[in-house]
Amino acid sequence: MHATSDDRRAISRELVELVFQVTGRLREGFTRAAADLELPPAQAQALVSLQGSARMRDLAEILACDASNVTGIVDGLEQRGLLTRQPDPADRRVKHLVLTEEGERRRAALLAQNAQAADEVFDLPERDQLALRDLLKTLVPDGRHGSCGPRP
Amino acid sequence: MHATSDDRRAISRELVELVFQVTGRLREGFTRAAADLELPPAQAQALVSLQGSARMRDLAEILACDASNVTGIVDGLEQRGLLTRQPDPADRRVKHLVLTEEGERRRAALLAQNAQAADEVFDLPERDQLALRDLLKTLVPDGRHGSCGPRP
DNA sequence: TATTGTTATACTCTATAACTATA
DNA sequence: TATAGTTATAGAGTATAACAATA
Repeated sequence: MHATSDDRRAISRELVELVFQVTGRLREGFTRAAADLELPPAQAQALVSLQGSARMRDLAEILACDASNVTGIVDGLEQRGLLTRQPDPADRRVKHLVLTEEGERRRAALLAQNAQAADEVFDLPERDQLALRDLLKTLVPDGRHGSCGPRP
Repeated sequence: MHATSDDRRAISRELVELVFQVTGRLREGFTRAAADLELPPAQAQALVSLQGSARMRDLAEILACDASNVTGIVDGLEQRGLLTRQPDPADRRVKHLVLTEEGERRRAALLAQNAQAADEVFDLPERDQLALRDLLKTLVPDGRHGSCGPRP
């Protein structure tokens, strides 16, 4: 007995379903963590994406959205006192985004809560975790790692 | 040598990343398929969710959104000639959503293109597909199957 | 001329509340 | 009173185009 291509197609439908279920749980976790900190999802996403000093342009790249959106998102974070816009001494067009202490705290809280949700979702014996990781790795083109965080 | 809980946490971060990469590819496929048919994502999602005759209320349930949104989405599909609102003879409050021939064609095209994207993403030896499915199944609470399609 | 960030504007998606017509 | 669908409205999120300041 061997698998027909119909069988394989049926399995791949099932895999789509399962993978969306898992992502849905992770996304729920992120959205809840953001809501707990009273942050709109887009601001929360920007916050976890920021580290050290990034330019507006960099953030737009990271968030994979148009630069015009970043203005509003950063406005929100600035109004909440979570970051400041700092001028670049060498190029007066650019602004550097620097997290405040409170911004760093909220960022750490978001990451921690997100990590906890992930631990709950991927609560498997280590052998299975590793097997799952290796299988997923074969699906993802190399070098694309780290380009995309949890999108609410 | 045994795994510390730090190791396990590191693996679960990696799993989050991988699973979002995979979902991202699937979602891209869906969005592209919708765009090819000149449908906004929500309308495309509604279209693939419709089969036979569903009431507005049912569609809201399936899409997991408020009933008030469904009006607009269905308006769009009706204006494009992809479905009609049919009265219910027994209860004059309810309307049944019935796909037109063109609606069925577009729906089939969407499903086919979506399926092809899935086949490309999950292009593995069958043994690995089955292993992946079984691992993912252990992560997803039973009975939640089929509740959620590809969300753009 | 090209680039950084901003503003103005518009479209989509989603939610709440008030409304209608039925039941 | 309760339900099915609609309308009005509002708030995120995202996109394009035009703009000012700077390179």
